[in-house]
Amino acid sequence: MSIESLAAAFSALADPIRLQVLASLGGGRRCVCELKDEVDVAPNLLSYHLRVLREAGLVTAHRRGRWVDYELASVALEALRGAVPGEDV
Amino acid sequence: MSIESLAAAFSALADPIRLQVLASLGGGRRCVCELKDEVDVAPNLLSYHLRVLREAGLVTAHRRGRWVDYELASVALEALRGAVPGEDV
DNA sequence: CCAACGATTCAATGCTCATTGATTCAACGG
DNA sequence: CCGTTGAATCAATGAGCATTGAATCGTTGG
Repeated sequence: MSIESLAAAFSALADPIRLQVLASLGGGRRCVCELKDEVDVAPNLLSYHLRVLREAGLVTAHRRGRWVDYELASVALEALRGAVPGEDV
Repeated sequence: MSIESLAAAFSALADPIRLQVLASLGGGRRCVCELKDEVDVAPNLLSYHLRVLREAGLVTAHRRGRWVDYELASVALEALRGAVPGEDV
């Protein structure tokens, strides 16, 4: 993982709305309408932030009829946790 | 730690130059001039990024004569690692 | 004291990003 | 088929950030 893409991944975490979305998804798969109720933002703005998270690879989307469910991309998030800087071992 | 300050901390990680600085400091305390050699950016730009990291609480500065040494704020970085979103346990 | 050096600050510029309102798309139900 | 609902896209706006060049501050050595 390059330094640039790592910085891009952290910048996906660098927004309160996106952190709230991720925290909500920590409880399991949620459709956009459920997220909208929990996070309380305009639908189009929520779509924008979900798109940012999707393109950063931190969540995945699954259409289910009229609804679209999102869930955490746990592998990517684990990798990101391991990439937080720290003292060399 | 509020959602906003958490987002602010992640935004401090959301830059390639700052990640390089932190990686360099992972090897231990370094003065600005050493960082400048390792990261290869203009002195004033390096100062700017160090200031961002300082204000985010991710590094600390210590003057030593003409030089200023920086080192990682390990406690804050550990906390940040623990704050990366993930599945609820 | 002053010249040099390490580091920081300041002002200005360009660019990216979050937000908003309006529009469009996709899927289902009557 | 058409109206509705959930979701995404588009265009425009404003604010914040990274970068640059120039100036300034603090410390040391001659």
